[in-house]
Amino acid sequence: MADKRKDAKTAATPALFAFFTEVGIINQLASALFQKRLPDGVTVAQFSVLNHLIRVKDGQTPLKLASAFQVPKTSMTHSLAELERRGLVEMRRNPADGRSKCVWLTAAGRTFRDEAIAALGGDMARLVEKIDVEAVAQVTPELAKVRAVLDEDRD
Amino acid sequence: MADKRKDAKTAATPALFAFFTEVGIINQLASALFQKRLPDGVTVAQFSVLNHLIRVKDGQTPLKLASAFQVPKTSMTHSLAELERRGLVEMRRNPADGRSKCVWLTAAGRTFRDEAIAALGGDMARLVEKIDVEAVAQVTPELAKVRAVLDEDRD
DNA sequence: AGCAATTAGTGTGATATCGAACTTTCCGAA
DNA sequence: TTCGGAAAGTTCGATATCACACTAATTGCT
Repeated sequence: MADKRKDAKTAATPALFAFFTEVGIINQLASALFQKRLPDGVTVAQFSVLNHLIRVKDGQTPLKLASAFQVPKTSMTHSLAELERRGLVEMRRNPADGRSKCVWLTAAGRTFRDEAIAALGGDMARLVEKIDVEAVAQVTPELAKVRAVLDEDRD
Repeated sequence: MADKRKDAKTAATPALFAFFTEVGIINQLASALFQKRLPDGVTVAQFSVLNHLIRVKDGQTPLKLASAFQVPKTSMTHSLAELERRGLVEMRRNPADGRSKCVWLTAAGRTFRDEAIAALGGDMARLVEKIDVEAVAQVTPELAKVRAVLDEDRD
């Protein structure tokens, strides 16, 4: 175990752990902040799905979405059912596979997402006062890299 | 609205939003990874409490912990009850306030935390292969700054 | 001291999340 | 073609989380 590379690796673990700890706390605090601004009983998870459909693309299958969020398909079923109940997404048959469905955004869904983000405007403005946004913008690509690795790493 | 500073602020919002999005995804993926390694029915939330008690200090009140995690006190009551049931923490009377209690780590609690982290060793080693740990270590202080701002920002 | 207002923690009911089992549909090999 | 296995989605039961209401203890005001 005097291998230099192995030593470097074990030494690196606490750094990774500290990184994930910070990420976890930031997520907790940011989620709580978001949740306060979302209307009625809309969950951050539900909003995230909506946001994902816009950021990436809609027309995806529930399973694809479940996989994207690393969430069991049963959870996604529930979230999508709620979004559909609110008329924010539309579930259509998948023309390519009878077992499957496709999730499409409705106009209301897009509007809802935009308004939700707008509702965060006040918080964002307040945070921009205190956060070094330029530094944050610089670290974001590094976060994206880590995200990509984690995304690739799972089964 | 031609104020230059205001314009800079509104322009900064999407950058912040992108940052929080990445943080959210990383947290989701990392939590799922953690969860798989934790024994039986121990929750990431419960482990986080344990970890916090070690990282910061134990002997804190449940309300203080709830506040630290930005979580309702009822949730903390539940988590602590489970940790106590497993003998990982000890609830003692608060000598300074009869309404209150103090949460103390047990030896088993410290051991459990160390073992849980050790159980992540394999995953960490695998990730270290693919992640630029040095870059991650460099961005961590910036994350800590953001965390501190969010932490300060809430009521 | 005495009482109103506040605070710490808990019990209860509702929703979110998730694992296991089930239904329907698809696919590939004989 | 047909049948066995795999895959997509749902249903069901269990646990986590949280808002609301309650109890007990403290604090502050007079």
